[in-house]
Amino acid sequence: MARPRQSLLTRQRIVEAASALVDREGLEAVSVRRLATELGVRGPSLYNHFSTKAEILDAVADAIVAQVDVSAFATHDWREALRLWAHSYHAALSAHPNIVPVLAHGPGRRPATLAMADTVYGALIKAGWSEARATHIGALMRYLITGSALGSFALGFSGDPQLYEQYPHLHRAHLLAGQHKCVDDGAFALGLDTLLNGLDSLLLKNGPNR
Amino acid sequence: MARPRQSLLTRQRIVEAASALVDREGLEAVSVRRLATELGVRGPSLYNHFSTKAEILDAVADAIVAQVDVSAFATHDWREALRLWAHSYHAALSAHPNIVPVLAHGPGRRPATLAMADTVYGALIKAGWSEARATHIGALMRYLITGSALGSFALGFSGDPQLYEQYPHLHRAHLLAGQHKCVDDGAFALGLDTLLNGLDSLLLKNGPNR
DNA sequence: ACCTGAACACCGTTCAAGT
DNA sequence: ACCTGAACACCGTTCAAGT
Repeated sequence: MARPRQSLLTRQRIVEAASALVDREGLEAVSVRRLATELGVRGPSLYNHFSTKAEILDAVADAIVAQVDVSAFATHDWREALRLWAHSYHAALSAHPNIVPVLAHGPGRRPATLAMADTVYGALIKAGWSEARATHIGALMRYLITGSALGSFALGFSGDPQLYEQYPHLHRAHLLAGQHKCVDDGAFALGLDTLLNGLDSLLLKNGPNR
Repeated sequence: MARPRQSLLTRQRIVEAASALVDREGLEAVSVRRLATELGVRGPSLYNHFSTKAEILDAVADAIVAQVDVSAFATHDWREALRLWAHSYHAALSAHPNIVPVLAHGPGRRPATLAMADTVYGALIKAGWSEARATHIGALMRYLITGSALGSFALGFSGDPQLYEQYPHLHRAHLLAGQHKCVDDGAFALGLDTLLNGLDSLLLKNGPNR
């Protein structure tokens, strides 16, 4: 078979297969040949639909960002909208942690990510933040959201108790892995609430035109 | 030459060469063969000193973390110590941004990173935070510090003005790259100060044993 | 003990050849 | 237009052979 009458591949089928593979086995398991095999074709076939492997992974990342709920910006004040959006973003990345390194470097040319950035920035400006502050807040949200999604804090500690013997305060660090969901989500919520409360005071103190 | 009387390589020489290569050309440029060439040997020689490439990169990451200044925990109250430490950590990673993906997943088995975690956690406990809260605060700091170091927020936006034409609020996003240092450092400082202020109120409100 | 060449099982990507 | 095999220039890692 050289060319079937109906194309075997579409961009969408490739993105779905890549997304599933990333979720199932991690970013490192994704090779062009491997992905092609899962789709029933040979490696080079994918280059008829995407020009590089990076472009495929970008599309996977953007599909996940597209699921983030930004509707709160139309219905709530900036503070509550930011909180709801951040939790939705956090949840989307928690469901697909392996893709995070791909989107951690910014929106690039990914349309859904650019649209989300546009909505968030627009809402902050409308709320009275200066351009500089709105940019800072956008950056801060990305730091917190991708920083927390990039890898569990709790799972970053080995479960091997021996490892911590020489560290006086870490003698219970090996237990962190067992509670990682609680630790990581608690830290994220604490950080988000603390930040939003502090920013709110800042805006009130300096007036709506700061 | 099969074996010189004096070993050509040491772990330290390898780590220094790897660190310089990471800084100069990025993580992706580091291959075992490439690194060996820079050291005047062949690829397999490195396996006499490290058992995997990942172990070499771990050593590079730990050498950078070892430069972070934790002395403030001995001389300042928890809030100011955390602030000074976070800025030192941030500065160390800003000087070596390409290595950040290696350390973003936690301390693992890297001794300098574990020692740093031990110091920070111990200081928080001593300040009166509960174990759960101290863990949350440690996680939060990691989220902010690695999240901001992983990639510039400003540089995540392309410098191509055309890209933003269809996004009503991003029409000046192409200018971000030119101010990236100011944008990124400003966002980090704003986030850190806001967090520490908020956490301080929380500790005062709930008493020293919370 | 430590460096070497050869080898293994992979990579991303290109391209002429097929239909 | 789109899939293919063959090829190119790479990977990380192993291992027997050398001194």
